[in-house]
Amino acid sequence: MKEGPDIAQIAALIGDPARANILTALMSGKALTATELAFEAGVTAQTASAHLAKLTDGGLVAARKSGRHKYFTLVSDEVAGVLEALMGLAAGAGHLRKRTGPKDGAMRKARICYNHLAGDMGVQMYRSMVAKGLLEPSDESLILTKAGHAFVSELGIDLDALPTSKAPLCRECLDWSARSSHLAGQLGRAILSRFIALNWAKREENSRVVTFTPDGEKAFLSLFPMPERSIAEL
Amino acid sequence: MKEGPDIAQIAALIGDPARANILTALMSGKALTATELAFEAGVTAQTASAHLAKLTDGGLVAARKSGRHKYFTLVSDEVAGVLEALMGLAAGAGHLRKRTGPKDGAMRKARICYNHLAGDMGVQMYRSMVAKGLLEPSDESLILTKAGHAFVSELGIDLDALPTSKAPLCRECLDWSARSSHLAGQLGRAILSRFIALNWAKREENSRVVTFTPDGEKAFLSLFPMPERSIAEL
DNA sequence: TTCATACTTCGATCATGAGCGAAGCATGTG
DNA sequence: CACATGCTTCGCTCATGATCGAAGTATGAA
Repeated sequence: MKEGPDIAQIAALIGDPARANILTALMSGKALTATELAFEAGVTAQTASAHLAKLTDGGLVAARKSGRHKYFTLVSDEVAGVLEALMGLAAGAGHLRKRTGPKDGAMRKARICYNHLAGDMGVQMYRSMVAKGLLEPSDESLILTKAGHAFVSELGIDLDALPTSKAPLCRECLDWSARSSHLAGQLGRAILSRFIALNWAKREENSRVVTFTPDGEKAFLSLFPMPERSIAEL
Repeated sequence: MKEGPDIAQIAALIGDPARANILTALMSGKALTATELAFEAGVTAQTASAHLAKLTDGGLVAARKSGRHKYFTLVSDEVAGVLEALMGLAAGAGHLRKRTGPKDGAMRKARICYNHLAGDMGVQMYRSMVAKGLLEPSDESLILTKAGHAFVSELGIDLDALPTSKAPLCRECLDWSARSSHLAGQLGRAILSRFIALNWAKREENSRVVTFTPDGEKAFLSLFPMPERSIAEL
């Protein structure tokens, strides 16, 4: 009855407070140095170094040297997805209240999940795109439809300019505050970048909160309207 | 920069091998006794007792006394969802190969995720229902449409007979082998039960594998055809 | 070149928690 | 009632791993 992958090892990596803080800091999507992460974790540089080695060996974190600096990032948005799922469970288990969300309403509304938009607005965007036939499920992954191609081109995203990477273009990511999927993958990243380039939204300095301007939010709601409710609500 | 829920505590609970084995065993959806779980975990009854107390206190597992027996289940399918996500990451990080799945093809194809169908067939069912307008996203959750109501009634599921529970009727659950959503919630459970009642599928004795009969699989594929690919595949 | 900074490695400490033997409590059966 | 079984609690052991001081290596700047 020992079926499937071994989850204890991965969970144990996340289960140390210092390492959890490191991973949470990397959810911002920024590449952070070992010294910065030591500060985030609240431990010395030597302790952080050991932790980072474990996270790297464990396949959760990637490292890149740049002169004397070493930058760390999460390996993939799948890691971010797992952290999101754990956050949802931790938030729920901690309070045992129904539909418990984060204390910070801004985090719930719109925040960075690694490199794409999460929160209620992230979920709304995903659902709107599915409802409008811009995204479509297939047997392998989410597919950007022809209409979707036109849509993102009109938004100002050049799909041919995206890096050739093994990361999928579109991907679901389960949102912990909204308990439903938001859009991850290269397209999710590109869209958030576009919002920021258009000055519709900006990132907060030391937070994962994404703040939309009133005009930006209006434009967002116009582009990604809430899908209509069906008549058969229970 | 200590935003969001504390994930270390939850992850540490999962990060012990004995407790991970317990949780994995409970993914079968069966209610198992403390003695059975001790066996699954490979520890003595006293050790299992301590572990189960931690899982119960931590909000991951629920206990119910029945005479001298005590039965344990996962608290919710959200817990199952987190375990699924961790399994996906563990499978990937363990091998660092692209699109790594489980070793057992049967688990990948169709298996129990707590109480509903998971694997490729679970994902196909979900997507088919969305594509056919039986399930529809709303701002709160997945909604079963009017057409969906008719569909499940015709399948033989009496929605009025489902337990009045705070668990949602429909819910997404991210599938670790297919890396996309399958249907959880009360409806997901009811549908799998219906498949089994119709003898389309059966559960394996000491495994989470769900085996469809040839006729059952044919009927399944007829009811839940694979959504068509859009022309704009990349 | 010297000095400062970023990061890693080593060695030692010690808090933590998993584990089990022993014992006790609760329930069921004959 | 006696005995068996399921489960919990207590006390102790000891392996593990996080932590930091010390020291070393690598890189950058003056």
